[in-house]
Amino acid sequence: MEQLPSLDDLSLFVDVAREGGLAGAARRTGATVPTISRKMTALERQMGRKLFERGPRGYALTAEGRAVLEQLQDLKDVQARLMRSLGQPDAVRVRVTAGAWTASYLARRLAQVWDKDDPWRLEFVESTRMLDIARRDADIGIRSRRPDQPWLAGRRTSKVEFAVYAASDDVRGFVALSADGPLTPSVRWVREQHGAEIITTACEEGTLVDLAVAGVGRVVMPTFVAKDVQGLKQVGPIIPELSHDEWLVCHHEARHDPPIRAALEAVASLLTSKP
Amino acid sequence: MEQLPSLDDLSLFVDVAREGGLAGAARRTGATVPTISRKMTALERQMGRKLFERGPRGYALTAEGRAVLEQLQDLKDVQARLMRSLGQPDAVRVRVTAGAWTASYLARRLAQVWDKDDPWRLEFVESTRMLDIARRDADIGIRSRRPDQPWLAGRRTSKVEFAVYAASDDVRGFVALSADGPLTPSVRWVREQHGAEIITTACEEGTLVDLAVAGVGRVVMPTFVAKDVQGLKQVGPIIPELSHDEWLVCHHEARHDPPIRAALEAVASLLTSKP
DNA sequence: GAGTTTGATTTCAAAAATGGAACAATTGCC
DNA sequence: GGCAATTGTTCCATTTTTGAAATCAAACTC
Repeated sequence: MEQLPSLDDLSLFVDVAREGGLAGAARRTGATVPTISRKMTALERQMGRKLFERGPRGYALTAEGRAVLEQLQDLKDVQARLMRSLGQPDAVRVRVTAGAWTASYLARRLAQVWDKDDPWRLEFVESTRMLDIARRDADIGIRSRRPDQPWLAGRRTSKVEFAVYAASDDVRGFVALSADGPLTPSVRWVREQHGAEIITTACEEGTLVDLAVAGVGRVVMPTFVAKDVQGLKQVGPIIPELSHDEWLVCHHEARHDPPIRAALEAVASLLTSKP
Repeated sequence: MEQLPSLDDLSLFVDVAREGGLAGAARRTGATVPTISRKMTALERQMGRKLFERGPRGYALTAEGRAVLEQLQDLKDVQARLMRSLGQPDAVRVRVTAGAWTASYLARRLAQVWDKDDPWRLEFVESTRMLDIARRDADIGIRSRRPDQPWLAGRRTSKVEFAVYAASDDVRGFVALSADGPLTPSVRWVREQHGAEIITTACEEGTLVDLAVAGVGRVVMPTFVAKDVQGLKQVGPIIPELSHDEWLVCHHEARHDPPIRAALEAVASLLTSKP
């Protein structure tokens, strides 16, 4: 047997074996008896094995046929499972890549725009790993610049502004992201302006916030995120160098993909309504 | 989707998705690009879902397509496994139903006629459970009478004779099968002739032999089995009432099934050469 | 910016698969 | 023993599927 017989023919073989004949298999599958007859003889020819004993009361498996049937058990299992699952497929997963700050903001508010019965589901993917929307590694991206690639569609959502926050006015020193990670503008700004005052570093934004709340140091973070954090107060002005627009980006063609479109609208509504 | 799409089409869908386009899938599967193109549009129509985004560089999955692809992962696994396993299928298992005595005898001598590279393998199935060769529950049966059903083919192998054995001449009493099991002629004979002398009972013939070797009692068993047992000597004459012919039986059509035929010959050669 | 490459669709004739009807073989039933 | 019922196969006309060639479209290349 140089190559695998058609999966459909193998599946049909199982039906014939289980029904004990062509007539039963025909009733079950909807194909006609002559068709199945020809398919089974062709299958035997292709596999070079006699699979059935033809008797006047139907088909009986040969010893070889029984051995083959055993191998095909899973095939029918998979088929049955697909039958059920393809009917109502899992909610489509729309992958969104966003910085940790924005991801956190989205995650907190997602319930406002998403219901568990919606036909899509957000899936946050690391934006540190360089992900390419053009290559469809992610469906939706949140970036700080208008995309210049022509095949990406972008829309502005709102302005992002950074300020310094701390548990109280008298906290000195800063907590900052470690320099191993991606050097975003805000990371660079802290190191340039207050490099000497950095008390401790962390590798995740969430940890940074926890440290700041605990009074370990001041933290530079976006205003729209800080609003959600209990126990932090703004202790400095908006940092003009770090202010930028925020762009919602997706592949040009993906915009016409209904689930992606729905997710895009939901994310956009959250981000543009940012105070 | 009222009914499951063809497994072959689903498999093809996975190929297209993995290759990222029709051209790649065509190279992989051997079908031509137009064919695959038509099949994929038909699949989308049947499933009522847009699975791909057609771009000038090939096909890209939609979010829905990705969800479907995930569901189909196993399908390809099964297909790959079948590819390997159907090539060299397991050795065919020929099911033989025999009484415990004969099964034991066959098992001991099987190596004389069977090699692990043979394309068939004997599988002993309980003969206590009523198995019907006509219904193909077993392929080969060993019986004590010529079969009277016309669709069973039988051949005589040799005469089976019973006698009383014991560890030594001075062992008194008998060990016998318990009366719960099937009442074979030899079981009935012991209970009728020596019912009062039964020391202990067992439910398996093997245990019975062990008991007899240990000197617990005498045992009624076939001469051809007793020859294999170290430590037992014949302590009585052949019991004429229990002598009978032994018949090798199989379904008439199964005789033409090469592996069954081979097994049949092997078993027959063992049984007819019985001393 | 014209030409080449890559990838998909459409067209059309040939090949293959299909289903109905006729036929054959056997079982089961009076 | 004959008749109806069940099960498969063969034959043939029809439908469907297929592949080669032509066409189209976008994207690289020089």
